[in-house]
Amino acid sequence: MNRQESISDKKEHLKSFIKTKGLKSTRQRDIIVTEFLKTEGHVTAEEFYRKINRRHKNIGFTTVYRTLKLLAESGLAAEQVFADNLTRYESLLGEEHHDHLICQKCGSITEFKDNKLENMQVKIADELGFQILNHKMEFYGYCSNCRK
Amino acid sequence: MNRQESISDKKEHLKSFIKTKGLKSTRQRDIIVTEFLKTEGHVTAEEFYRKINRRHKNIGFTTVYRTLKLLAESGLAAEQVFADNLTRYESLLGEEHHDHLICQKCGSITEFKDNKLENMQVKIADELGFQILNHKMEFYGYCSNCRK
DNA sequence: CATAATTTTGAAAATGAATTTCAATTTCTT
DNA sequence: AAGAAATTGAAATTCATTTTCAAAATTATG
Repeated sequence: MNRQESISDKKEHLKSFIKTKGLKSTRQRDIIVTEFLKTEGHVTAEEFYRKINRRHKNIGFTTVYRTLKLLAESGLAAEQVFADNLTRYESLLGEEHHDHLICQKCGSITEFKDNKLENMQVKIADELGFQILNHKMEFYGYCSNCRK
Repeated sequence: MNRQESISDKKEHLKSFIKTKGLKSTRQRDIIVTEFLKTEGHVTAEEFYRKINRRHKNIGFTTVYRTLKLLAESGLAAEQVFADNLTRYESLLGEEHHDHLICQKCGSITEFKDNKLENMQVKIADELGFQILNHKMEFYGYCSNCRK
């Protein structure tokens, strides 16, 4: 399955989500969703609106904002808040859960995943009688470029 | 060293911090700091202001807010933001770093610490060339009471 | 001790991201 | 094609947080 197919899969996913919820599919939503699924990294609603707005002057911030929320609800995007307290959205193009390394110098956000670590987390929580539904793990510091 | 001594130690710590910074010590700050160091758990500025305000009608929200910031700056309190996006303060009465379990039913916040986990985190970051200055780990789910 | 210099206080205003409102428009259904 | 229902987007609102500013308190200095 190549990346292109994956994107159309996701669009199908959203279409059925929209239908189930009794929502309507619109020109704006199509554009925003298509753009978003092609976007790498983590964007704020504001940032993403500016990107959309370059080519589509008639799509407003509110619609971008609402569509990102919709994507998050449908499971196609992850909504995340890091130390700067801004809400960011990340496309979940078939990606699994992962955690983040946030560089405090250049602001870059890198992803990582470690199964041993994840297993350990579940085990620890279990010992404490806590049932984990989801978790958040972020490392703040200097990335390999900036620590030099 | 009993708890009472520990508190006065902390107050000394803050006094010298205040002096170094060229700040002044005031009646309000004294009251707020004393109350805070006796407080268990994680409070928002608003919550803590309401608590202070019960006995001290003449201490304003802004002063409580600013004093909590001061405590955080001086290292006597930890400033934390969980999933509800409110800023909370936690007294660091000689406590080491720890992470949090947040119950999504009752809202309770429990602390835990696991050295193996911490070591593993450093190791993983190291392998990625990332230098960790601090990290954040939160588990969201159901606490032992609420999972029943 | 007094007075000058500086900081603090606290009510009110400002900020800013997130969210909601509402009239006009678009989409879907029949 | 027309009615019902959802969407759009500019503007307004919300709400926690932060700043402002004049009056008061504290500390340093003569």
